[in-house]
Amino acid sequence: MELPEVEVMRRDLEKEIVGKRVKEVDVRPHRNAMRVIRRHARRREFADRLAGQKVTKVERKGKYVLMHLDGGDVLVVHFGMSGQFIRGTKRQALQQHTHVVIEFLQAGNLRYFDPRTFGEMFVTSADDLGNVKELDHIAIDPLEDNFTWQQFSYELGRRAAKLKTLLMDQRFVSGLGNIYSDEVLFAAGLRQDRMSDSLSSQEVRRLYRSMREVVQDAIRFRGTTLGDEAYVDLFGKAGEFQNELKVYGRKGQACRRCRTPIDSVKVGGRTSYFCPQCQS
DNA sequence: GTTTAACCCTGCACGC
DNA sequence: TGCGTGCAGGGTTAAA
Repeated sequence: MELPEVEVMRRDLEKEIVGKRVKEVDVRPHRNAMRVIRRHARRREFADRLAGQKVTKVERKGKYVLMHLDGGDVLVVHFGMSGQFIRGTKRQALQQHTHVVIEFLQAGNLRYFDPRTFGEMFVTSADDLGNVKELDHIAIDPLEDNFTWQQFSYELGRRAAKLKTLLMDQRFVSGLGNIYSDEVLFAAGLRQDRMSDSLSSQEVRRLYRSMREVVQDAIRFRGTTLGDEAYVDLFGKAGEFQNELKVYGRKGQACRRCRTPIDSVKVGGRTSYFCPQCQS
């Protein structure tokens, strides 16, 4: 799940659970459930700490969701690649790979399920949020107001790395993963292996603009739901952006712009899709 | 400083 | 049909 999906989830959560009070938390009794709350030594410690607190707001930082609670704690969630929340009720059976169920006083619950358990969640106090190393390293994201092209240009020039690698580096710019970094590079007309310090100022501006446009478009389409990713929103509904993808997953298919077959290469261990004609 | 590979995990597509 | 293999992905970590 990348920025657009996380942001859609954040907006859904904001509507659905702000103002609700946690009744009880069930960390399921299988091994992978403990993997999800891996920072906590015991199920009880995690569950008891959340119980009784009311959700006051839901924030996003990069690909992390932060649920603020009125007891002074924050539930921090990262979805990894296959994690997500689904809204449910107590009567509905839990689907496979459900690891945590948060029951609310006001009826209805929130299920966290994650087949590959690359995601995680943990509780920390709001005061200690600044000491969470991973969050501290999260760079600005393309949607933030103070994400300016001047600053972006300066940071690009300071590094000597392939564009694909930098766009996916959460310390450089947050929110982009494998799908959207490829889509951004196509929109900007730049190859994934171009070095960051080789761009003209016109190319920098194109890249900057593409980041914002692609991310905003993807949110408007409520995210990308691809076959085995099977991302759906809080209410189980699929996104629509997979129909808008220009290069990701389209190897061998004709480029939507110039009809040249889309190609792919490995960059930093990840498959990167691109149009050999449109990107240079 | 940057790059590569391995690791965590499950599900699915593939070839035999 | 059924099995093994490889790949997918986000992020961290160790080694090159």
